Amino acid sequence: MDVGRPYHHGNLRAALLDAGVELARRGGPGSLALRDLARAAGVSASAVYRHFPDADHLVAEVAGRARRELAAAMIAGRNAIPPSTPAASRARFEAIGEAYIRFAIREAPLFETAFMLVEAVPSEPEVPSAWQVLTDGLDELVAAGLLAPPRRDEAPLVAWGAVHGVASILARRVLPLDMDADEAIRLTLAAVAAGLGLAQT
Amino acid sequence: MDVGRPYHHGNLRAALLDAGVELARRGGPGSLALRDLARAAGVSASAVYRHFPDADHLVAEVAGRARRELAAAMIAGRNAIPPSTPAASRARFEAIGEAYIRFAIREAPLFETAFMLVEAVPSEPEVPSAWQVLTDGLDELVAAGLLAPPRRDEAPLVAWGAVHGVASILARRVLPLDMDADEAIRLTLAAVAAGLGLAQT
DNA sequence: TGTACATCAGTGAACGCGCGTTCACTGATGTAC
DNA sequence: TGTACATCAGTGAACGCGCGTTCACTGATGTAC
Repeated sequence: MDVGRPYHHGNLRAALLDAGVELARRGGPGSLALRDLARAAGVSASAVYRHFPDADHLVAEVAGRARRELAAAMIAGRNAIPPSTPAASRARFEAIGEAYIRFAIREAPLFETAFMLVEAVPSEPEVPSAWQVLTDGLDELVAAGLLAPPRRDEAPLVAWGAVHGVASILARRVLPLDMDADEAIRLTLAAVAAGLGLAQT
Repeated sequence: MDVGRPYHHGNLRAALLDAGVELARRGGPGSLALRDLARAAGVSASAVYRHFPDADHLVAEVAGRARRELAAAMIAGRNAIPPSTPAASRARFEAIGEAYIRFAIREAPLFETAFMLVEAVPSEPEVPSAWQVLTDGLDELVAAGLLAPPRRDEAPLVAWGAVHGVASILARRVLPLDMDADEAIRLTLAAVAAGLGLAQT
């Protein structure tokens, strides 16, 4: 029977971050004004300062959430394929890259937010972390005998670079070429495999 | 003997764009406020409207200049190697990618500006164009017999993606790994060559 | 179990600031005769 | 060659706006006794 919101929110910090992610999902980094986040959470602007030292820290935390959402999508893609044979390991690795690119296309503004430049460092730990998912995937390739151990060190740059570049290009729609997402993903993953010198399965 | 600036600037449009590029070179997309550009050009804010319909068009033009500066760097890198043998063609192609990545590192804020999202479309033609330099390079590889013609269509996405991704990662300093630029460039270009299936020279 | 009070998490008005844009204007330039 | 005048490219004050941040405050909660 309570009329209107209670005076105390209860979990304003989490509500602000949730609101921030939803705003970023629609409008990208430019839509993360402190006053708008407060409004979206149904709270006055000054209430934000009970939970964050300033606007920059709030935004940094939202960007961190965007990165974790990306990482979660990568994990979901990979986990759809159970690990078993070397071929499965390779498929799992490719599912990670595919999820990365699909996330960038599907959630372009949120993807931009994930990599926006911001001064403050988020206080929440980056778990799950996209980097961790990538390196786990590479380790699994080594364990499966598909990636030569001497190439393990250079592999993250090559794989992340190729996938991130194509993801950025497709998310921003700057490719002066007609190519659908499926085709772009297929080509990118094949190039990564060749670039890493993955053994055939 | 003229005391102070003359009332009429003479070439304010060009001066505004030059000032914009210099501001972007130091501060990136966030430093392109109309009032700051006008100030840097030594002119009142309202004078801008004699040459651009609004701030967005001015910024779009500056971003276009940033892209042309990137393209010019790519051309300079390529032209340092005269075309002759197939090996030279491959070296010229790799010089394009190397220049792209080095530009991103050396001029990180300007690189961000080149790919910033902006509503307005620049009116000046994009010459030279980074895309044109890339496709010319690929055509040269085909002519030299190093790139199989059936792979020519997919090649731009693969090459640009890999190079752009690594360039972005290094420019934003988000790689959680110690790797110097030379090494990163070497690995990236080798991966592109493998990804495109370039013939050995 | 009830009351007093400290603590905490909000409110809402106000601040100064820089933004893009407009407007009436003015100084300089170029052209007609 | 000189003068009148239209045109052009600036000025500078003013506009409304939304921003982040501060401050004195107030309502709700929890704890001590």
